[in-house]
Amino acid sequence: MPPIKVKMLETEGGKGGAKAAPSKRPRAQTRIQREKQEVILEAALDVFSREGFRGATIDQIAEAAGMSKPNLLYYFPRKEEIYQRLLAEMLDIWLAPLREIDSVGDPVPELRSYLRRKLEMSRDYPRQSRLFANEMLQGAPRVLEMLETDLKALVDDKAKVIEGWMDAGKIVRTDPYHLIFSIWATTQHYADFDVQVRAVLGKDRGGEGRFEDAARFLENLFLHGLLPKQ
Amino acid sequence: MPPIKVKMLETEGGKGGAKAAPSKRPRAQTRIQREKQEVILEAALDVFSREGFRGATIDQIAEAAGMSKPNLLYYFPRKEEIYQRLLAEMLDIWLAPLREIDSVGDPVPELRSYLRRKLEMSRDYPRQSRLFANEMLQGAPRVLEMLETDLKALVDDKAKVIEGWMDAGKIVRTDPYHLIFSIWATTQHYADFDVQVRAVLGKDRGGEGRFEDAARFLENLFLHGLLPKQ
DNA sequence: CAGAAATTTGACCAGTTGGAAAAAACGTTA
DNA sequence: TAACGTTTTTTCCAACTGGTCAAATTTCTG
Repeated sequence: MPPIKVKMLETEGGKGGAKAAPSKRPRAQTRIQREKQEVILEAALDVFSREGFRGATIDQIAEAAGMSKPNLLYYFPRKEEIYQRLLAEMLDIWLAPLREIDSVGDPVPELRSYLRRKLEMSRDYPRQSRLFANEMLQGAPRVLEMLETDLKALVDDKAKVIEGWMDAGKIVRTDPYHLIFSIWATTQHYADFDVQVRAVLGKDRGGEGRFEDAARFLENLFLHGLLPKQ
Repeated sequence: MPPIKVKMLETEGGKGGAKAAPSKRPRAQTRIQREKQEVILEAALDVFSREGFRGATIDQIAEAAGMSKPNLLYYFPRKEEIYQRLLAEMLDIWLAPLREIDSVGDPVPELRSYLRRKLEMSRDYPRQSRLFANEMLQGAPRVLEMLETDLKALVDDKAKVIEGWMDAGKIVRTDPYHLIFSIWATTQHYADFDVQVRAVLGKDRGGEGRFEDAARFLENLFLHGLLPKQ
């Protein structure tokens, strides 16, 4: 599976390399380069996911990363570059659960585990989720193309799988696209609207129980709905 | 129902009035004041809902409103003030559907119409939804307090209503809070992730049909789930 | 139409922003 | 340890930011 591509501005091969080796062969990355880049990306994820691209400043990121602005710019010469690195990384892990949906499987365990994996993502990578949400709110200027091609193709494919389950009478006939949207919406909500969820549930119900409650609820909702059988 | 309060910075009574009448009685608003303020709020909603508070600039808003920056600042002396006006207005209309859920009603029509009203909101006020989403992503710095008091109280109240339906055996026993979250998530998704929905559905399915499809799907999902009865 | 009040404009300002440049400090290895 | 490449810091800049102010213009009211 090729890594998701995000519209890239020219950056000598996109390697984000320090402007070290000026003309010859670009030498392998040093230990410090790898480490610092990691620290920077971590800090940038924090800031970008909260403030969005425009709202975030290099200074904020540099401070969060514990280094000076010019020092940060030594590793990533442009703000855009950091953002796009994060976006691309993110899209890759974010779509993994959808890719795993299997056509040969039975719908019940298959949907159940998709729900659960998406919910785990929201729990374990909430900043990535918010980064993506921020990009969506801005109209997806940097990923629109890939949404219309790669993502659409992937969803079309999985929609077919779901339709297969309907044809086999294993699940009720309904719109597979809106089903996928609903799963995305309900699971990502716990990352993107985390503050609201916490505020409404109150101090006490904020911990690990929250995750299990949500998982159980969503499983029941998607499989059985609210009305009692018969 | 008192209007939602948002943390306000001091602005001579919060009336957002032009700095006209300096000391005496503050004179009624002129026609021009009403009109221009409306234009400004419209433009600001556009920009803030896309870029978030920090990402938006007064210049952008002024240009979208077709006036100069100092002219805009004549009507709203601070950027914060515009943003908070929009937030407060928004929270009020946004929560109206939830307030309307009635304890005496039957769950089926009651939930159905709540779903539909929330979905209509996403269709008719998508920018307001994105404004709110942006505020959430930033950690709700301006509304956290009201989420923890007003909103929590309202949701607690409606959760009780839903629990009443469960006690009466009219709907399956489940977590009312997560049920409410799910309705918020699924309906608001169509406003907040509009670009993605459009991209995945393709050019053809972008129109008015989309809304009806979503409404029908969600109704079925929430009432019956995916598994065939029996 | 005169005068007052309301509105708009242009010039300006201090602080912030993304980024460039060069020099200084550091680390590695022959 | 000298020489070289790497990393960090200092200094700087032009554009942009939110906001002020006084003067010029327009609108309203008697």
